[in-house]
Amino acid sequence: MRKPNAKDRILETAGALFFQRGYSGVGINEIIEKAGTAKASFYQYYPSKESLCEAWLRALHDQSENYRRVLLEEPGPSREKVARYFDRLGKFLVESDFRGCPYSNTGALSEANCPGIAEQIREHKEATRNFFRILASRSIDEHAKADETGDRIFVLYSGATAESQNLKELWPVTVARSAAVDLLPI
Amino acid sequence: MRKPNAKDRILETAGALFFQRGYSGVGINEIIEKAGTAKASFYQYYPSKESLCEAWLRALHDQSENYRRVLLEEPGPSREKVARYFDRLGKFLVESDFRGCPYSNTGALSEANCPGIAEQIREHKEATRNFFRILASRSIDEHAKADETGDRIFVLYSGATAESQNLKELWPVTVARSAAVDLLPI
DNA sequence: TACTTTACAGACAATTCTGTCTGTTTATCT
DNA sequence: AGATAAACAGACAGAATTGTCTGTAAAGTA
Repeated sequence: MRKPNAKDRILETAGALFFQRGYSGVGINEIIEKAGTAKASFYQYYPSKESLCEAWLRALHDQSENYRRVLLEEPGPSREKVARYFDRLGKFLVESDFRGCPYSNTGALSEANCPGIAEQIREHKEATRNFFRILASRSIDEHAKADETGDRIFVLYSGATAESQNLKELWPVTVARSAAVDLLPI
Repeated sequence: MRKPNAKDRILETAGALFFQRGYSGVGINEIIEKAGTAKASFYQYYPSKESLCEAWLRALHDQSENYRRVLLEEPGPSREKVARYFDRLGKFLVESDFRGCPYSNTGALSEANCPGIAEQIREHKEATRNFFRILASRSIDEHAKADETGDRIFVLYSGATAESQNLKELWPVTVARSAAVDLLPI
């Protein structure tokens, strides 16, 4: 039974709540109550709720970047890696009851016009886009064509996430997966 | 200088505000103030804020359904119609400063678990999906293949909307447009 | 032992939110 | 003119929000 310090406990608790009910749907009082900390401790580590949101998105970004890096370093054709990335998305959405993309969900809020949060969203999205471009460039020689293909897969990935959330069904992911794989040569 | 009744004025004002800043970012007090009505008038026509949201989404849905119906009835190949539909999306996003899809934005909120709102979202998304399936079926003979293609275009459309919003850039729409057109035979 | 850091407990202020309520004014119709 | 419906004005309740503030307890460290 480990008991991390207050700062980490707050981040983990808030992360779970933000993801489940959205940034604007969770209050600080609930976060500190579930994290078992005092409000003074909260404001010692996070000067505002927005800064906590930034820290949450940054942590998520680090995790996903790590997975993409590992996937890129593994051997195997790009087609298979793209397929695996979509499979992972499907698993994630099912397990999280189709809560969708935390970045898109946060960006849909008017509070997200805070520059720090907006920058986190942009950074993550551009990183994901770049990931697909790299995978495409390994299968496609022509530079412009590879970039275009990577962008197409990126849009498919985003649409799959969004519509799975809206419809609470998995089929958008499987459809997007097939479409993405078809974009890459054998 | 027309002056519609209070009910319509509320719906129009709320619609513009909801779209601009999101359902949770706008309060009733602001709506009635900008609409120039009294709070009592508001609650005479809309028993709750949620019911107003439903009415807003329903009105949006009727408008978009109407456009799709007209587009389907016009002559011309499916490829061109799909291309026009994406062009219209791009124009809409640019003019609205990349506020994205009102349905997806509302669905990202925890308040959207209200059954009425959730049903509106589902209905609209299924209608859009069906629209692309119809267009695909006119270009593709095989039934299953046409449905699959329509679904792929639907996912592309959704991803274009979402990422244009996240990145505040138009390229996801143009990329998705090309990808969608390529899915249909000449 | 004395000091410092970390965290807890919780009152409080200042807003903001939805929704209810009382009462007044204006317009329309007979 | 008189009756009826629609809309206005705005106070109020009750709850929830973020953020500040005071004080206390427990732990490690010199």
